[in-house]
Amino acid sequence: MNRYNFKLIEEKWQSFWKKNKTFSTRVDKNKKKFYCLEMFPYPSGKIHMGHVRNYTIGDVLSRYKIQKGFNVLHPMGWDSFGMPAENAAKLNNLDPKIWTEDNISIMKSQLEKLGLSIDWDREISTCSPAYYKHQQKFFLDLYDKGLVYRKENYVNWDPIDKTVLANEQVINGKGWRSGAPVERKKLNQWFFNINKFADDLLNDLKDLEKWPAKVKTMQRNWIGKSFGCELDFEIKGNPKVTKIKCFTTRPDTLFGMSFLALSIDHPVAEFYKDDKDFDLFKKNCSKTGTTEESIAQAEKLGFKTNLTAINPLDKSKEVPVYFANFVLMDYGFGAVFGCPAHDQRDLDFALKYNLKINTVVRPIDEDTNFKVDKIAYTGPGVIFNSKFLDELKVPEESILSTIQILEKKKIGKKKINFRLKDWGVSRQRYWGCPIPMAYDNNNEIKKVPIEQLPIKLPENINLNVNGNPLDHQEDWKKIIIDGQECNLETDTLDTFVDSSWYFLRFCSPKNESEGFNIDDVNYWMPVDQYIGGVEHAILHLLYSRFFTKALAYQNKKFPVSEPFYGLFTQGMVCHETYKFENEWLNPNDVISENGKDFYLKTNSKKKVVVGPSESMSKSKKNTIDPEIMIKNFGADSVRFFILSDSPPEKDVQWSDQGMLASFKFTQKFWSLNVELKEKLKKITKEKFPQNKIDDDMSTFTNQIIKKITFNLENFHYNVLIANFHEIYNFLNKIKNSEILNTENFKENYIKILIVMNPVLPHLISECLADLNIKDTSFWPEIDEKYLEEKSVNIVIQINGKKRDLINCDKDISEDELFKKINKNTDLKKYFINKKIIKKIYVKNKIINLILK
RNA sequence: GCCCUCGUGGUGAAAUUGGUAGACACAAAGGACUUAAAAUCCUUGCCGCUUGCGGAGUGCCAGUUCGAGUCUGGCCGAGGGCACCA
Repeated sequence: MNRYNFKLIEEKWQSFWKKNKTFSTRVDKNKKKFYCLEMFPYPSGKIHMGHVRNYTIGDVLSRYKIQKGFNVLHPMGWDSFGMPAENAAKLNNLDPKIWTEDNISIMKSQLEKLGLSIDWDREISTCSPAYYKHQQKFFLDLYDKGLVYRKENYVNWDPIDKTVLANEQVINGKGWRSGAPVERKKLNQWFFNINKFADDLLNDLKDLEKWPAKVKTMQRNWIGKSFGCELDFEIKGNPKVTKIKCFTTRPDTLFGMSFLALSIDHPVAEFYKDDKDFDLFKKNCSKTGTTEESIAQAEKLGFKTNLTAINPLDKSKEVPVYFANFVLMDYGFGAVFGCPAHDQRDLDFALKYNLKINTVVRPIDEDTNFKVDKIAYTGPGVIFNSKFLDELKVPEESILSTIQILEKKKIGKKKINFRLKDWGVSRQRYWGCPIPMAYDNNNEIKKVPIEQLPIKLPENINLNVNGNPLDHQEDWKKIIIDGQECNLETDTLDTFVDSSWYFLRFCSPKNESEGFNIDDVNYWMPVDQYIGGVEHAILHLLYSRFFTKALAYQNKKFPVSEPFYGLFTQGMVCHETYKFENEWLNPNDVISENGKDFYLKTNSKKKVVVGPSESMSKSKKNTIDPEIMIKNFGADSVRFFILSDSPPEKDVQWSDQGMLASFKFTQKFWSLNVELKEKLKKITKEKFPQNKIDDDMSTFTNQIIKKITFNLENFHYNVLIANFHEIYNFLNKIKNSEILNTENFKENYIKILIVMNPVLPHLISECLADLNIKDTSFWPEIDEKYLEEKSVNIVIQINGKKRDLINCDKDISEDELFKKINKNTDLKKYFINKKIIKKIYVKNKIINLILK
């Protein structure tokens, strides 16, 4: 039998697509566009199974849309700035650029072997000056619009490496490389004013109908809009401090106030900087744990000041002012009033420092004796013990009414606060996009003029220095602006900036004068389907949404407000983990006969500990190399397997048996095709009269096309694979019947091959070429006539239980069906001594008889 | 602590709107073909009574309905997100 030589055939089609530029796209206003984008990879070295899954999902969709007649944009590029390159370069004493470019060429060839329908003419790389030149222009554009500013902010500072660490590089309060305790240090940093768009970013979520609800919820929580008011407290005890401003969502509990708490970073702390006790207190605060969880559960700590605050609604009441470890400086005003009865944190604090607990809200079914002691009451009810606020309903009346009273008295005003923080984009790193800013002799900020862009990174420099390598580049730092000598900014941009507009660049990847051409963007944007991991649910997706809005801000020609119309988040690829004597082992190094017990490959008597299946990662060594799989089984089989076992939005288990089964499928489908092809050669031109089996073929074909279309449209790719098995099983069953001699069979067979093409493009292209079909870019129409079934199986239920299945003509009447039931001998026993009291008949589906 | 999602055979999973639960596959067992093996094909969800048939059955408990994997309420379990956000 003719064995399927995947290597030969896959290479043949890949070079055919490359030579013919099959997937090159151009703006064509006569065609409907479809922009399919997968999150572009970081060029870390080699592709992993996660990439294979991500890009296979996108490729199936792209090919399907091409066949449906869309003008499809399906580009690929490289998110090529970032720390791994810098770290690898330091370690091996080479240039990050070379390391990155080598990786890109390896990964590109790997992706090409997967047979992806990518327009490689649009390939971009964020580390190339041709790309980041435009990013620098956008930075200046945003600066001109007032969306970029510079301010002092705390950073995680590693005192040994003398460098700033990202939050995720701080492990248990220590630097991930040096192990030194991380310090908080104030640095001048560049910020994007993302808060300016907080409301838009929140409100526009409701238009993103094709986004997973989960991602939208996560973004909503992250933005964290809350409604309340700001109010001023008069302060006694220090003539220099007369007022402290607080934000609250519960002004209605003001009569329950028993203290005022400030963040240790609050400006008032200035007056205590020489106080040794306060210093000790600050140190205690920073000591209480480092993980976020332990911070949240940490004991409440306070430092009592000599200040008192006056309750603005009852000036006869004075309360103590504390510094407290649970008050955050970067939310609200870094100061809160404490109402222990109706806030658990305040209650914990009050119990520790023996402060009053004034209950001012009672549940509706409690009387005025209601009193809070150990658990704060935060539910609905009515206000009491609050003079003129008494009897207001909580929360629907009380909050707004109180705000109105405060506004009238000019003590406070309505205020909306966001949890979202402005985006700090400064990184004290070499391998990133230089910020096009400079400082003159007076340290005044100077923009680098557009004509002087790009500011290119210096090459071949020494990276093994303390701090930011760019700081040491004295020659590079010097720049003349307007005839004045200035020093360049040495911070580079967060790499999330690079990925915040790459989808726009793909529309005009070669344009030298602009980041993108407005006509191109108007045609291609928004991305119709964006596909990637859920780990980017917040940062990357929120930043991209912000950046798009920021570019559109004050720019009437740029009408895009949301970059991604549809979003799909795929699950991870998992594999069991193996350990021997506390060392992780790669699946290649273990062996098993029954799939349960595993042994060392080098010593089959040493048993290996099998751990739970987890996301593939280098650190746990539970990875499967896609390149080896493609080499052993072919790209089509790998594509087929990666889609087969689980719905794409869920995690999938890698399974060697599954991979093998997919390989067998492509092999046996090919063999079947060879058999069928021989028979199809014998077809005479004239059409045979339609017979029963001929009709079966038409019915099957149209039904399966309908299912496949539905499953493609809805990302039910695992069910799609099941449909492929159904196709094989059906064709294999009828392959020896006489219908193979009909033209009708051939027409249907071609339709079936065509709808399998998006998943198995090499195999199917070859099968179709054998039948002289060269152009695969069409999608068969469904002939509804074959979907109408002439007979149906009707379920017979008695008292709600299925008792039989009766085959009837379609649209049989209830009376006729009932006659059939009466004739049925199997059902007779159920009717003995029983009366039918009710019949429910759902046409062509089911009849339920209620007997008594 | 708050928010979200999900619980279906030995396993991964199907089941557009409430209407045949377990499609399709993996594994295991049995069988066919074969001198034998490989490959291929067929049968098997569970519990009863040796065919056939009956019973229970989609995490647990209730409810709505002629009818619930699907809808409602409560509970249990798993996973994810946020985490002192005033």
